[in-house]
Amino acid sequence: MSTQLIDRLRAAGYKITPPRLAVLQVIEQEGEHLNPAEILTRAQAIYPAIGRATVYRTLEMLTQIGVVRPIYVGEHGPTYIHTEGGHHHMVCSSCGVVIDFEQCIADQMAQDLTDRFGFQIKSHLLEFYGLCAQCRN
Amino acid sequence: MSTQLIDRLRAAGYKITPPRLAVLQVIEQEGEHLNPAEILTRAQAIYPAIGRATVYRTLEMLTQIGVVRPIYVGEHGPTYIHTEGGHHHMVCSSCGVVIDFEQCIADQMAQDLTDRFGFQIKSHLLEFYGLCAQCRN
DNA sequence: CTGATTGCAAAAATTTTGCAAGCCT
DNA sequence: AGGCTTGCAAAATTTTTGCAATCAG
Repeated sequence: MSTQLIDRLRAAGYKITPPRLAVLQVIEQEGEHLNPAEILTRAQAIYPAIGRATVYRTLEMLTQIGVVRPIYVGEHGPTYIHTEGGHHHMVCSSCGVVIDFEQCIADQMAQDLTDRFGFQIKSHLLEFYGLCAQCRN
Repeated sequence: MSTQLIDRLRAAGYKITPPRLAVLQVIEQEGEHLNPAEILTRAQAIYPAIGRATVYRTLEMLTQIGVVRPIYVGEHGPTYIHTEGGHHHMVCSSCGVVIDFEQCIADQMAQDLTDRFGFQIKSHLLEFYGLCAQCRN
């Protein structure tokens, strides 16, 4: 479990508690596209006493300080991703499959945007929408 | 009201009805970051008899055929955007402000991704997360 | 005509809130 | 010790569903 994340919580003035550590651990382990219900289930495997509300409160807090970020890929509710280093994927609008890929040129835009808008960029999400190879026929 | 959108519905085998036209008109007019409740309200101004459920059903249908797309910018529920031509904005993780900008290099990546994955790209969403000029102090 | 579509209201699912008890620092 | 955090259960909100009536083609 990365000390870095814990330090970020502490730096932001939050207390380090077992429920929060459980959520963080879930996010860190398999932080791709998990919805609140899934996060609750997995966090309960680590710390059984954790309740629904705490998961929501923790996710909101983590979103606030930029550790995670909700995205919406067409399923029912939101899912959360670990923001580290940006995220890029393609979503098939026919079958809903999500394909991650590396190599993203978004970072090259960051400096430019900072210069133009004074906006300090921490992470990004780049989603392409279209048809996957399977669904193109 | 663009005939093009209507043609897309027709081509996909959907019937053209007043409730659907009302939603389309709302999307087309101010299709930026509207949530289902807002869309309902505005659609009711055009076609008063429209119900909640129809808005949800229509949005799902429009998502299916790629006219709109749900995104999640940190507010409570999802909001919908018109997919035409891609979308790019910055979201401040402190105050939540959303700043749109033009000039996006994502289109340049599209061909490359198509070549590598056989994925046919129709639109994209590029979101940057960070701190706006106001919140940087 | 005929099946897709709609509005309504009820049901389901998801998220938020109030509060006393408990824990981190 | 003091205040942030928590879990619980209830409340609020959001989304989905069933169905008879209606409408588009």
